[in-house]
Amino acid sequence: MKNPPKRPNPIADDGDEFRFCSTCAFSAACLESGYGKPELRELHVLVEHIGPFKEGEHIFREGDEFNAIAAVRGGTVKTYVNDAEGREQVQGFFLPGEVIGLSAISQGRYPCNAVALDTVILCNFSFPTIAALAARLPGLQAQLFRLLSQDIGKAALLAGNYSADERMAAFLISLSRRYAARGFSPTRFQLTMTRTDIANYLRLAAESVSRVFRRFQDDKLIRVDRRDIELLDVKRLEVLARSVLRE
Amino acid sequence: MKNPPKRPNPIADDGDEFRFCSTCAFSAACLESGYGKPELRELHVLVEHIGPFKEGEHIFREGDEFNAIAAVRGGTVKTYVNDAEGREQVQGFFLPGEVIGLSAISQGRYPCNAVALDTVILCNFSFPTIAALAARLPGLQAQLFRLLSQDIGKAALLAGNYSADERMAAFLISLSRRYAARGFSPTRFQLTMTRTDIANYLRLAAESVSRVFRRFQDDKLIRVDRRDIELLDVKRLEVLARSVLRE
DNA sequence: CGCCCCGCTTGACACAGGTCAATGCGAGAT
DNA sequence: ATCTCGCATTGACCTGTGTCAAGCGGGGCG
Repeated sequence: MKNPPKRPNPIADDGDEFRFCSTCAFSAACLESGYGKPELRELHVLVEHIGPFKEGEHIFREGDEFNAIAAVRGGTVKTYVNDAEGREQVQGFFLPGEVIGLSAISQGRYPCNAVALDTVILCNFSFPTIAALAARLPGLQAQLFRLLSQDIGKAALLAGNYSADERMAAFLISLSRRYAARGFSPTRFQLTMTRTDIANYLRLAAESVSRVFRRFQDDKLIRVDRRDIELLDVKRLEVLARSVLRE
Repeated sequence: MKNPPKRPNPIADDGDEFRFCSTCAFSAACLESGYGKPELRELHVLVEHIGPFKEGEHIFREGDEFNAIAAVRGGTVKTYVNDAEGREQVQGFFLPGEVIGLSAISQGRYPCNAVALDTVILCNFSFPTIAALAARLPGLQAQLFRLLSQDIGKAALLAGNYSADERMAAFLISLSRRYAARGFSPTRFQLTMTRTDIANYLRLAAESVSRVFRRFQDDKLIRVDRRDIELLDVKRLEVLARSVLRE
């Protein structure tokens, strides 16, 4: 089984003036409230590309001071906390175009750790300035509310007491759709996280993740080899994921 | 076992001018950003007391148009959705002083149902006007962000794969603290929800809720008779809840 | 007053998934 | 090439909790 060809990120787009990163979800807000308006130039010059972070390198840690929202430009970020027994609870995986650090808005400090799963590049937006700007741009304020709300919705994926199969199917369908939204293949991609990461995210044992993968493969739902995965029967996966994704 | 004496809500405070409801969490924001400023009068006149809703009466339903944030002034509200199999998934219980409907901010429609568990009175805040006002009052905007963020945190309680005991302990400690914050006894209160409601919230079977109550009572952690509950050993309950509440 | 219904409790049993242990295997280091 | 380490797989077993079924009791209504 060969890896799918690596393709350049079709949305990220570096060299344009103002160092404006069109990957970022915020760009949508900017465009909505009128791309090109003079005020928006202020936002553009705030954008700062940081990284690359190497695999395993931390982007921020729990308790760090929060001063910027970041959009993932390339790579995958995992956020997690350690519970009282020291076990890692993965809160989410963030693909290119997705925004991390929103949940820190209220406290002023990050409530979780963020670590790079591969080579990661970010766009940073200074938060104080964004907040001030949001006061003047209703579209941006609405977009901030929307992003925060989405975070709440995502947490619900983990809330229900679903079976291992349902959780895994929902996880795969979610990845598929998010990759598709960024122009990648929705049926074949690399899992950038370990089995243990997936297990910690889905609240399963790593062994269970392995077993579900095997069962799904025996049932011709997927084909998986190490980190390379292909969704063979998206329809049936969606049926399995239906109750988790609430459709 | 007698019911604890009913005391008047020590925070709710009706008859003052502008129909301003000091129970509401928003009042905190108003006060922060300067109670008495001329702009705030606009907020005050927006407040509308609605209800009472009778036990079992719906406040809003999934898909209803969202136009107002509501703070609970009296009674308890349960929010829930029905999953693909038609089972009720309780998302939260809202006590006096807490805010419902925030998660609807982004979509313009409520993503869940809200029902009164006893006699409920609400304070309504027209959302469009609040949002417009938030643009001018940084304190209010920050408070909105804060409340939204809190919602994310609360969802995390349900996320981890905790044991029935841990979930129940965390639930009781949470209720205790929230009642305490509003001036009620933290060790003795009425459960306004059924065992089934608790089960649907904690993602357990109703029978398990019953069994955990019994075990906790045998261990002298609580004393419970129908809806009347007394926390006998808060310390040990907190130890049990520790990993869930992440302290 | 007595009926019924619904919420609650209790017991017996089954099974999904966790835990423990052993092994496989690929990638990077030497 | 070989060693080694960490991730992954597989099997055997066990336990927590769901499910099913039966029974209890209080409150509302006729």
